[in-house]
Amino acid sequence: MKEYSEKETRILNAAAEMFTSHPFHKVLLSDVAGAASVGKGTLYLYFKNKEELYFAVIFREFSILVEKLTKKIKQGNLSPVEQLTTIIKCLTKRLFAKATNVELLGTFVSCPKNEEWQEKRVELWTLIESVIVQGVEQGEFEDSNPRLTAQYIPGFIRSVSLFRPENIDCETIQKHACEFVLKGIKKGK
Amino acid sequence: MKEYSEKETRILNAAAEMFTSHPFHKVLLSDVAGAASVGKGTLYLYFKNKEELYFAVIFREFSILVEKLTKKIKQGNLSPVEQLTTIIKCLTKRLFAKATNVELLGTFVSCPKNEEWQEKRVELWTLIESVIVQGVEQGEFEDSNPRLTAQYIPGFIRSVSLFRPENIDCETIQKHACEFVLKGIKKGK
Amino acid sequence: MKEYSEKETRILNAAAEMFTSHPFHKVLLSDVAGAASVGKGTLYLYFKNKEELYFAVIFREFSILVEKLTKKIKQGNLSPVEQLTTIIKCLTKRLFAKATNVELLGTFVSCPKNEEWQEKRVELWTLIESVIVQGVEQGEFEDSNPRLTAQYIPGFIRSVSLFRPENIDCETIQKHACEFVLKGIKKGK
Amino acid sequence: MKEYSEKETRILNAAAEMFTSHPFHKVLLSDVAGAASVGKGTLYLYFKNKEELYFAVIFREFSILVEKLTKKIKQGNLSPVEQLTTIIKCLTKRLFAKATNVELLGTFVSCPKNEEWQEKRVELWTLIESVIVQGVEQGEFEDSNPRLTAQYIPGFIRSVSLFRPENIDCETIQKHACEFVLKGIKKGK
DNA sequence: TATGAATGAGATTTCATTCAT
DNA sequence: TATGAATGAAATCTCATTCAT
Repeated sequence: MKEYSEKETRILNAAAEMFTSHPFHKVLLSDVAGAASVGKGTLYLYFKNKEELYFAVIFREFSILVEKLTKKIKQGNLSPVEQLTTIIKCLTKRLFAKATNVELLGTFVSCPKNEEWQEKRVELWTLIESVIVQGVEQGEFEDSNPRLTAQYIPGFIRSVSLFRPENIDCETIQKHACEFVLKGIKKGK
Repeated sequence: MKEYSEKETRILNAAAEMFTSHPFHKVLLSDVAGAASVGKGTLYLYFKNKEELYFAVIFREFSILVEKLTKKIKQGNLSPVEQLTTIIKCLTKRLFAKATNVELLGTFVSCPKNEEWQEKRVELWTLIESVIVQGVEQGEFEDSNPRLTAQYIPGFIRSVSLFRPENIDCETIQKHACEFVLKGIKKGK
Repeated sequence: MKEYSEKETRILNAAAEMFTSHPFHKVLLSDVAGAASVGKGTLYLYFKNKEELYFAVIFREFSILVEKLTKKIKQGNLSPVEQLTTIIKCLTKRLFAKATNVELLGTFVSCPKNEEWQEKRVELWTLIESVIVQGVEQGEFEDSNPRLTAQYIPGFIRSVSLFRPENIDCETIQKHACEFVLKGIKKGK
Repeated sequence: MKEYSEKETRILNAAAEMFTSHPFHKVLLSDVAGAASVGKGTLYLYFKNKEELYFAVIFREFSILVEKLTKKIKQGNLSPVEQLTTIIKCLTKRLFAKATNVELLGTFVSCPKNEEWQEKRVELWTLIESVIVQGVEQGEFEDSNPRLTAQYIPGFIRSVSLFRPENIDCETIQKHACEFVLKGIKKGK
């Protein structure tokens, strides 16, 4: 897990706040600097440019999520169904809480950080895939392409969190999403 | 269906081309004007500013898709399973083809056009939902919350199209997605 | 006296309205056209460009004033004191009424119309000068440079009309200005 | 007296140069920036926009004039006649030298700076008025409305400087203007 | 003659980035 | 390291003018 200095953390927090509530081009670095209580020039000591800062934000958010999930899955002694349930609930909770997290998973700019982030995304997919594969091996799941399914999951949770029906609560989504996925891959008799 | 003049169409085509291959702030209106073979000022005759043009592009792309789907579903005499299959295949094909269509379904900026677009999104969800509900009524599907499922579908297709595994082809995704969804909501014995 | 067609008059009226209440660069030709109920292109049938229209406005306003004054002076059988009083009162009344007539007599752009207008200005000065000279010849006035005095008069009336003390009325200014000027040039014993 | 930083002064000097020789809409901020040897963006660090810069220029020019005059009048131990003579000569000299200073004292745009400038204008009028009142009190002048007279003076000097007869020199105007004003308000026997 | 959609040069302005301190 | 004034390239947008109808 990447370590961040205190100042770097302040900047990333401020930037996360802005980038998750405004599109890239509406976020001003002077505002980020102000919110982080650092000088505008200081941003450039820690991040090469606006784009790198943007990806650093997403990367950190994503890393925290992936790390937490990985820990839960690897450490617990859970069945594939339980593991998948954990993942879906955890993702839903997170994205539901940060639904304004608009750009997250959104834009596509070529930039070194972007690749770093792509790796994290792959890490998440691979985690989910491994759970499905394990379930298949244990005869609980059947799936002709677990990697695709692994990609579906964060994708639809993001979507439903972002544009959620009015008055729906997180638990309802969690429950429904688990049922849907588990039914979608459970081994037929 | 909104009508567009010939010039408006040229502008929207050019803008779609640019916005789907570059992030918002990298798209220059002068380039759009050039690509549409109109003067820069002409853009402002048809669209109040860059943001409105951006949303007009997304809105039109989305409208075309929704209209096409609606027509297919409403006109054909298809079973719920066939209808859902049609929707998933169609969405997948479209998003797979425009995978660079980054912002599509993505960004969230308050702007009048945005609300117009939100309505289109709702239109799509409602269409899918109605197919599921019909399937439930006919005893083919079971789903405790068809609206959520309806939202999952474009969400995960977008995601898997955007960040698709290397060397995968559209048909594979179409087939797998259909199986996954149909299994996820098919009526148990 | 220059003749204006009906349409030209409509345009000049509309332009006068705008130019006398806004600075040159804030006046949009589209607004002028709209106010005159003609197409934007029509303006260009009557006036070469914005600057010419601007000067045509000033020129017409000024011409009307000068012509009226000249008629009064030339036709009446007035003493020099009465003539000067008439001129001052007339100028004051006019400028007092159009005090927002900001640019009038103000800006300085080289343009053929400008020279035409300069001639009108000279016409006014010459008229006033001739009255003073006449007064000098009749032993009522003394003035080492009647032309300068002739220029002072519209200048200070413009200024006091434009930035007039609050609550002052036109008659007070008229009376005071007449006294001031007449005393300033009356023949000492 | 308002203080200006070195850079602000450079900008104001450059802007004064441009605005006094060209009408507002012909002055390019890029030229101003170039002439001041600063970046275009730097202008916006010191002045909110073109209009504010414009008024800042006029305001400074005017302030300098008013301050100089005030100092001369207040410090010198001069009779009212001498004071008035000083004012008229000084104003004439100044406006004669900057006769291209077209807009000076001219335009009328609502803008915060404009009010600031109006105050300066009032300051000048009040100064002149006080000299006249003093002369009246000392039995040298008589004037039924010294404030009006005070407003006449800069007004007619501006006008005669702006549109001066050919080949006239400053001294001639100064001398004539003094005679005219002094005679216009001198106490009759 | 009359129009107003179209134009595009060029205006104002922004803001990521630099750099002297 | 930290700063933020300064920068200026480049963005958006305006509007006088043209011209096909």
